[in-house]
Amino acid sequence: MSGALRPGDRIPFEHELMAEYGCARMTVNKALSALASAGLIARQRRRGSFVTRPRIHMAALRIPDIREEIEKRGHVYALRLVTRSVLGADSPSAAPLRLSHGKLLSLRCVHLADARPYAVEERLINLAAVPDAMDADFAIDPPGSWLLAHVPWTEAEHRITAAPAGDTAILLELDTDKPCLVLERWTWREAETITYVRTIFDGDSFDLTAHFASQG
Amino acid sequence: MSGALRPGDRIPFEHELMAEYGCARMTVNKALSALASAGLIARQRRRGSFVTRPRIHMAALRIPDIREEIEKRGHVYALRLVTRSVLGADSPSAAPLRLSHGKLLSLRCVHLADARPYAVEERLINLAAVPDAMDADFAIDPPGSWLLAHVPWTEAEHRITAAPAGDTAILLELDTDKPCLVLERWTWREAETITYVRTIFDGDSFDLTAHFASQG
DNA sequence: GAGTGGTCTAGACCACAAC
DNA sequence: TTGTGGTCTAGACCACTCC
Repeated sequence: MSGALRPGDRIPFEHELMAEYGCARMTVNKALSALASAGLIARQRRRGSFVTRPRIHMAALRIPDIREEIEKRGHVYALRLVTRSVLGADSPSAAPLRLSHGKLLSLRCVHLADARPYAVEERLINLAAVPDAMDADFAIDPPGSWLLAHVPWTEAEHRITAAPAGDTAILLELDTDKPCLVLERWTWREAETITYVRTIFDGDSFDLTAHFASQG
Repeated sequence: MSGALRPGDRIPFEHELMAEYGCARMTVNKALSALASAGLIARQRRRGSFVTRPRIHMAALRIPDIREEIEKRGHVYALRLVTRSVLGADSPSAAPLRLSHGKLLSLRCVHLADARPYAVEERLINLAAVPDAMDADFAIDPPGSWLLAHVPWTEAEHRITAAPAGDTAILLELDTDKPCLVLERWTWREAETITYVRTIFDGDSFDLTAHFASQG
């Protein structure tokens, strides 16, 4: 959680943790099993236990990584940065991040599949939490992928709505009243807000799926 | 899973299961702890462990029980049954249920909040899996609540899209091109399909939220 | 006071994958 | 062959809650 262990790092073997914390192996095992079932570590016989790469979608709701999704379907992914600006927390367009003070980076970009617009992303990044974002080149890595790789998150919240394309219609090459699926996400690390993102998809060409099983 | 234990039933105490299966208490405890963390049972000191009432929304994605949602906001809930018919599996409108043969019950109803339309529900119920549905009075219990109470489910899948109101516009009292959020759900019990439901909400007055935490 | 779940210990055997 | 995780046993103490 603290970020001291990075994705891919090996955590100590069970017998090492037994010695370190002076407890029985069953106790260590239960703790690690809980971390594994929560998806925080992956365990492999004979090799050890490793910190997993954090993923937003987790078990139930499959929130896609847009680049991954597009490339998996065999299309060429590209990102077009439309605007990039630094705002104060009191700016009206900074409101969704819900910060009382400080500066934030505002991005607006278009995800392209085979050079055709796929989704519009409007993002706010809290620069107090992620100062490195100022120097990041978001033309190479999409902002979402860059953030996932650089900043560990502990909590995320999504909101899904339907709305007309509105002022994103030109970027998506749609009619202004075309129904679109709007996915908003807030991400926190402990108590600190990291980022807010609003992604707008054409309702005809995109859906979200979620799978539940009573067990497992 | 089999339905032999109904919601609210007490399952045997740990020491009884030890005797029944001839294993150590830790083994029983791990099994019951897993069931509890999966939300299938609730455990209480001194009282025992009880089968929980199944809920569709589970931990992450909050899929609302519409009646509950409306009443929680202090509105009067009502249901209007628009159509009710029995179809063959080969009927075009039965296609979403993906059955190869048999009969199914088709329902279309409007959920009302303070007598104003809130959502349109289009539902297909597999009568081979749920014969009792023929005799149910869906004017009292909404179909979703009735099914949850009568049929245990083991798997559910959701699909969320955005679409124009279309032919539900009249029922929802909206323009035909008004963006709506469409929630589709398939529910299974083991390999058998129980029901398919498509719920259409006004995009302006409804959203779905999902919360994730890395831990817990 | 009694009985439940919550949790821990110390030791054991097994399966599997790397060497 | 070796060392890891996976899983089990038998026994123990504690906290909480109902009686």
